[in-house]
Amino acid sequence: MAIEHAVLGLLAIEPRHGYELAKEFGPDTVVGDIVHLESGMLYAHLKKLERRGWIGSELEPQEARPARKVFSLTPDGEAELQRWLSEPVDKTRDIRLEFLLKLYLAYQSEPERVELLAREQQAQCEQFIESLEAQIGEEEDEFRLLVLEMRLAQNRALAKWLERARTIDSPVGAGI
Amino acid sequence: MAIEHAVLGLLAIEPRHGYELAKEFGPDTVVGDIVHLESGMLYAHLKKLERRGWIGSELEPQEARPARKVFSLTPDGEAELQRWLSEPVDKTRDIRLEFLLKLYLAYQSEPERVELLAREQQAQCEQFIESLEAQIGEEEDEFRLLVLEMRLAQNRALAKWLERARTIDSPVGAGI
DNA sequence: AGAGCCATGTAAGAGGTTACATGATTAG
DNA sequence: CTAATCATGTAACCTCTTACATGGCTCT
Repeated sequence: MAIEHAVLGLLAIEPRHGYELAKEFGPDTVVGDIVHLESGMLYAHLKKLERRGWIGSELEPQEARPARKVFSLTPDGEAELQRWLSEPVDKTRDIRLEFLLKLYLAYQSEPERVELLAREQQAQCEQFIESLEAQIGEEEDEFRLLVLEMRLAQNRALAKWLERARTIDSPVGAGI
Repeated sequence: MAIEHAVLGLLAIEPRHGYELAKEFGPDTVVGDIVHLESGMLYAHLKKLERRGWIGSELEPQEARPARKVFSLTPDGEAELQRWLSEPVDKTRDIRLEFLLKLYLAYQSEPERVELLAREQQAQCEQFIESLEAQIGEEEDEFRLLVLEMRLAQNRALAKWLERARTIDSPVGAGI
């Protein structure tokens, strides 16, 4: 699930407690603009990730406030994050959410990885474009043709955008 | 829910029983290529639509086979279908499913309506493009800019496709 | 005899959405 | 004093996915 991997990705940048993570998914944030997540669901996801052994938690007591539960990646969680990050999404519609999340997380923690990510996704996209062109050549029904043409137009636009995404600069403050 | 409206739309073309509808959503069909629906869920949707009073059913007994339950639109169902058909979808991602369903149903039962449907959706799309362009002008964060540019590219491709969709011919056999 | 079609469904589970629950602290 | 912030969650509900249940008929 993309949201849970996004949680892993944020915890990979630095360990955080639930409330801090919730803000990262809130309004007026990059992640929150890509995918919306209510705080209630976030806590449920954190519980699930902990059960799976991908994250661990440590209680950080405070005076006069509930203790913070600070989550961090386990080695298994790190491995899972790397596995997820390195595979392109296979459906076009997943580019809007899942791929953008991957790209953002890579951009934040390993900017040099962005180019590879975008290049691989672009390759996937162009392969799909070829298959669509082949289908269009054979299609006789007019409505089906229209549907295929929509998909083609969408994927061509995405491929072109991915070409541009490959050249994005490192975030300010990430250093070189 | 788009799927339920698609069921209404198919029943508007002609009354059918569940099994026939299921085939309409099956593999190698126009509707099935747009949205997938397992037969189990279809029966659940039919039950729900009947509870809401949008469709009614009549048992058609057969020799040596379970009786067919033939569904047809009620006046309320007809009104609901017209309401749904006449409003453009407001999120870009809904064009791939919900708008294509509207377009197909109009194409099948009222081909002269297709042009209006596509034109209104195109207007909606172009309005969104303008808003994106304005946001892009003000955005300073590089990653957010990239996200906005993706949305812009997608919507421009869709607007262009919608322009072409307006001119689709009536289906063969639908008469003049 | 076995596969697949006709025709109806139910059941279990996963996941999301929305709202509520708790309770103290700080800012206006 | 009131509202927002901090910080954790739970509960009810809805929807989709996947699989199963039933049982006779037709085609090869």
